[in-house]
Amino acid sequence: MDRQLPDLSALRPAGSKRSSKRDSVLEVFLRQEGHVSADDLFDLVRRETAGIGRATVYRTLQWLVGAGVARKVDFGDGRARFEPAYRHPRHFHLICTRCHSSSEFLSSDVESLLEEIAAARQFTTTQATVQISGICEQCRTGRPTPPVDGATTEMVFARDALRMAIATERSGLDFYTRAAGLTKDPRGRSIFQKLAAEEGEHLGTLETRYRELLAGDPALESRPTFLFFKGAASGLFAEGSKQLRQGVNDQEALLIGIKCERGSHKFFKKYGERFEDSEGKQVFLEFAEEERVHLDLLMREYRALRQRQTKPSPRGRAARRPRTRS
Amino acid sequence: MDRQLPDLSALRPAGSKRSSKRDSVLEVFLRQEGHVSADDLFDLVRRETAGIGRATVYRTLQWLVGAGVARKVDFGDGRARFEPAYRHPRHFHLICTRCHSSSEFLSSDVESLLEEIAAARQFTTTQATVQISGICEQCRTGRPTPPVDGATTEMVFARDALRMAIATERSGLDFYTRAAGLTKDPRGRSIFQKLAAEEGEHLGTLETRYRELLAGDPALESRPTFLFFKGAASGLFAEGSKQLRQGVNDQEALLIGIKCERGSHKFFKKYGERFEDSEGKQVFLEFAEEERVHLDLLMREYRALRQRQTKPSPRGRAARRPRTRS
DNA sequence: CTAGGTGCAAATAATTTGCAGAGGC
DNA sequence: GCCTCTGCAAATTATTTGCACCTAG
Repeated sequence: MDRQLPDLSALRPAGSKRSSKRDSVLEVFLRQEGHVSADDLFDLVRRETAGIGRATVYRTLQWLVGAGVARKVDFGDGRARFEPAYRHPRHFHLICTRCHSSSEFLSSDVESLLEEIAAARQFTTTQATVQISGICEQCRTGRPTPPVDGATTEMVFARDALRMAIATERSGLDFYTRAAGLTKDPRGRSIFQKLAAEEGEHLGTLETRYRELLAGDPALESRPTFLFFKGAASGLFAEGSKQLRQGVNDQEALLIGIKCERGSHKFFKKYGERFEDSEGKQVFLEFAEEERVHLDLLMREYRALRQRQTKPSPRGRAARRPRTRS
Repeated sequence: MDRQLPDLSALRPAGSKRSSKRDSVLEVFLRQEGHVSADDLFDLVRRETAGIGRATVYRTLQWLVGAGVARKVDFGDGRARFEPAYRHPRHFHLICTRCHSSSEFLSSDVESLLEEIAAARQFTTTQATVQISGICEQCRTGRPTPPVDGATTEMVFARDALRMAIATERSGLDFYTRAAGLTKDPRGRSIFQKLAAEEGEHLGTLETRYRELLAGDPALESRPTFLFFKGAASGLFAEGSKQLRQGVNDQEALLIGIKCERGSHKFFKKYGERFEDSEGKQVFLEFAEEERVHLDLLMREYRALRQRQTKPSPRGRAARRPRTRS
């Protein structure tokens, strides 16, 4: 609950003055957890600061949206809702048409697909909206669901980022193990075995971190999924999976590994970068970095291998200096 | 352009009367291709039928939405748009914020993911909205894009349904061919070879149909993709792909085939069923049916195999009548 | 002192509603 | 003739604007 407020002076548009009214609107707004309509916020502000006009609230919200502090969401009921953007990843909504509550989710797969679709249509995306309307569990069963505050959202996001990293790692471990089992060539097999060992080690690290995160809040694990993922976890190795044959030699094994690690690194880097500063973002970027280290190792190994291959068979210019590329 | 109108008498809510005014609103509405706002429609109707009130248009649209003839879409600019639902598959939108045009797309993958997400949250979906906002190609490059009318949409949908079926078939052919190459057991291999041959044959049929469709309109092939798919085409065989090993015998091969064909059948049947009557829907349902035929064949073969396996080793009750299950 | 911020009230803009009259069954 | 539909105008709702006044820099 003790979230740091963003640096407001930096966010303030050029040539604007500070104002106690605006500050109090902002203060009340940032205290809100869910979505507020402009009018809701007006009432809330009025309750503690008398003499504030409705127009000020509207104007402040416009300013906040422009500054990226607030996000405007449209649930289609004719009134705009606003939510604090700070430390909230950009997300999608499930909207209950009966109780008008809304819960949030994220799906890296949906995001990737939408990106691809926009690219295919030569469309420059500025924003993607995904909303699922229907009846929520609470309304259907009558069972109440505990509300989530901002700090919880943050932790759930971190939890899911870790889960995604772990699933990817596991998928990698699985892939390399399978690859090692299938590969007849001893050098190719040994490459895959080494990769599997590395993935296994990193998997352990991630799992420890996951347990540590859960230790902070025992209820965390049972909270509903916020970030859905499939493609990243399993899809990143699907391409490599298709290239597996018995006759994979060390060079091919390295190339397969390079392709997988590069895909994984790129994906997590790009994905992590979309978020505001948060634990979850950290998880993604660190994971991406880890994959980059693997990738570098593989690349070095691949280059060394090519070198070794070229030397014993000096077919062309045998005088070429070793260790120099192109 | 010669689209059949839906049976309006059937759609009319109980206890409602026919009315020339309403009919003329409806008639003008159904003639529209893109999205109209209530006010746009009001103007359009006024132009040819004098003395129609704005309220009537609003009321008629409400009624049409309730009857499923129209769909209401919210582009977030404060005014609702309406589009004819008839012979238009439920779709998603790309909205250009500069020229306020909108184009449509569909993604079986996004749809599946959203379904899964809703299910994970125990949420009963009534509607899913996906909107990508940004700048369209036309606005960025100045190059005009030819508009698409309803008949074209219908054909593009059919085209993409066929493409999806073809891609799936190709993916199946690829998978079974790979499986046959990898399988050492001669009986297992022969199963996969037979499956590959069947997929190849069906692929030919689909491709012929695709060519026939294109023959009707040479420009059809170059139109932008409407239906995006990945998972169905490649994902359906991913599971089976993982189970491939050298030592797959005939029984296991059959089981893998059964799993793949069943997944494919189910997916296409369910997906086809979501659409209004159209050529595209036909393609999906026929494809599903074809997969079901394959599935049945495999199942019969599997049962026969089990039978054969049980007979030569009469471990328990050897007196059991053959050809009787359970 | 002055540019911007503010409250209030009035303006807008999309849509709905009340009501008296018209029209289908 | 009854019951629903219709047009018009007035009402409602969410949001913006005009304007005289206020306040921070």
